[in-house]
Amino acid sequence: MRPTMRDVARRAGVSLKTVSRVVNGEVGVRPDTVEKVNDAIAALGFRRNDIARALRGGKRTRSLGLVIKDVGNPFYSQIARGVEEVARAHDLFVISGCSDEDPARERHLIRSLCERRVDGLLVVPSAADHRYLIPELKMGTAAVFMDRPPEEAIQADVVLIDNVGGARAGVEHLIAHGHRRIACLADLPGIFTARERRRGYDEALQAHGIPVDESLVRLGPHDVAGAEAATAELLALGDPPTAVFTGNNRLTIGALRAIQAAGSRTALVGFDDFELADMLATPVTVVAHYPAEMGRRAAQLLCRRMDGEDLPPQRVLLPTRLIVRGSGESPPL
Amino acid sequence: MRPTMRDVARRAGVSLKTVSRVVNGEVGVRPDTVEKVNDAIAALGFRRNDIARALRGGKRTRSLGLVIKDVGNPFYSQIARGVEEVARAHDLFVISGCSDEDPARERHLIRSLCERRVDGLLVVPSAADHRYLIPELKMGTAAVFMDRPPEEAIQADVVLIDNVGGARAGVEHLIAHGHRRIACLADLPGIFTARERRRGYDEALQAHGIPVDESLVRLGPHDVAGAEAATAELLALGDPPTAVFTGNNRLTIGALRAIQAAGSRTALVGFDDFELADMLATPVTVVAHYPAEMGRRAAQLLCRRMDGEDLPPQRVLLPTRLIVRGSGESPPL
DNA sequence: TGATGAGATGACAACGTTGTCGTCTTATTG
DNA sequence: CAATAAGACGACAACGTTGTCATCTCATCA
Repeated sequence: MRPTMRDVARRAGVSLKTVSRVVNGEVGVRPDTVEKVNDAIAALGFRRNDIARALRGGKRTRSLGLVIKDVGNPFYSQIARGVEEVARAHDLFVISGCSDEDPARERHLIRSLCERRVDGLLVVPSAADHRYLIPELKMGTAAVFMDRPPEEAIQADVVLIDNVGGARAGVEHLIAHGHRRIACLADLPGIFTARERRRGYDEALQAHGIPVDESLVRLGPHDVAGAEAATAELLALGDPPTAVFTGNNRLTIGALRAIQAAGSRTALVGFDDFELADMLATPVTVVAHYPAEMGRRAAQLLCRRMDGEDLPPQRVLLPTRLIVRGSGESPPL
Repeated sequence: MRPTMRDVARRAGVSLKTVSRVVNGEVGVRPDTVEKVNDAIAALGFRRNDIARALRGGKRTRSLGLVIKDVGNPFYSQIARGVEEVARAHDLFVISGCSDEDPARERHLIRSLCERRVDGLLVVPSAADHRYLIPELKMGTAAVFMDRPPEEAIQADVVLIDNVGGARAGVEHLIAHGHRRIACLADLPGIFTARERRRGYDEALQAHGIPVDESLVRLGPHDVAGAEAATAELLALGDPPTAVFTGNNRLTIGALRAIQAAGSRTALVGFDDFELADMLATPVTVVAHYPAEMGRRAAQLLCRRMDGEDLPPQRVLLPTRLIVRGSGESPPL
């Protein structure tokens, strides 16, 4: 098996503790002793066991747990990337798991991560109820939530996108270009971000004295095909909308398909930027946000908590940016 | 701090070992004792410490290390996804790190992961020289490489995409549509996959008796802008190519931009599928492959190694698939 | 009734490291 | 030259768990 400090000590003819001192670069070891020990380390291929180290030492495992829906999804992998950057700067490892939107799995993951004694937890919550986390938080595991807030009862930091403000800005952009009949494709109303973006849509209309016409609002389409069908339906209305606001990039793509298929010039602004949005037949105007930044901010907050800082629970709202590319600027017919 | 089994034992009025038995669901504990212990566990919010468990127990940490270039990049995040699936099935955690193509960082990561005593290592190598890994492998850390093979000297499993075969199939598709002057945009020749795909291009031409015209081959463009410039240059030749084969999706997008800008009808087949390839003004014919599958296969191999299976080093080649969408089927002018 | 054995439980060591403290050697000082 | 201090190093315990083995309590049976 792997050699231990004891093996190194034996080979170097010194005590276990002296090996420990050399390995950790502590002062107070004679240079020739250091050399003897280093030779033995090299000869045996010794690697310090961080497991034992974490157990004995101050009980920091220098790791943090990341629970997201799916690393394979660009949104979450960008978050992971942001987290990784901060973790690296703090010399922490990231242990990640995918919940696949399954509350039971999320709970299992968090529990397992706590058993591993991660120093902190970063969670994009999918479960509705997070009270099971309260004991863990009480026990001192720091936690920060991302993208969606947890249960009311949970006292923890949250980093969110400014969904309402971003959606509002996107719809106001359409209004500024003369649109009054603006459709809205929102995702399932059970989804926090879908609700918030829909709220931004309502606010924009109200702010400009345009009544919300519920026949132009479609809650529910959840994938490209659903959005395509819903948009086709809208375009086939007797008095069709002149513009569409879509609540996420899947819906944007579906709407785009329907608009292209209908040969229509309906304007479109979508929430979420996506790769190649500028390369499409009609470049798409979007409300962009920065998931990597969300990961970074959340990880930074977590690190402050882990360092024992004791501020009240923070709620960070990350700004969005409207990227004008063409699809959102065509005037109403 | 967090309660230990000792604390639970004290509260339940039993011995430490009995708590251990209950926590691990061992047989031979009276039901009423089990209940007492479980009550104490619930009251104290006890969580077994997996760090201590790993140290004492058979020295399995039930974790594996994943070293990739960048989780934020869809190719790698798909790999990570595949790995995660297999890890989950084996009740393992994934500890991942990004090398950012920096050999020093890669080495540091691998070293740190070994110090954490991960049970196995999955690596997309960026360093040229991996001999530093030999001691770790000798010490029994299983390792599987992905996407690019390691140093000759390393005896380890590798899972690769069939780069040569895929590129060859893509170029043969163009030949089958009547093209003879086919340009090739390859990435930097220092990159393994770029070399291999270029080789597939050569093989396809040779197999059909078409001499390789080096003036149509561009090694070096590494990003969208570079590919766009290189393609523009090719299209401006006195005798321009009638088709282009691109070695990865960044190059495909760059070439596409140049072709669109020039208003040309040059045919295009690209290696790597990408989201929305079917939504572009000209849907792009691609040689697709499946990074998640690569992650899965590699992780499966690793698990077999970790279970002590002792086969000779494996070399798995994953098939590609040509997806016909339009850009690769226009005839030569 | 005493031997037998099964079942339940506990004492103790060990995993590999680091913190504490003690010991020994050597240089410094009055 | 003796006293002292500083420097180098080692012995030992502890971190929280599990494996090994010993002990104790009963019910069973000859």
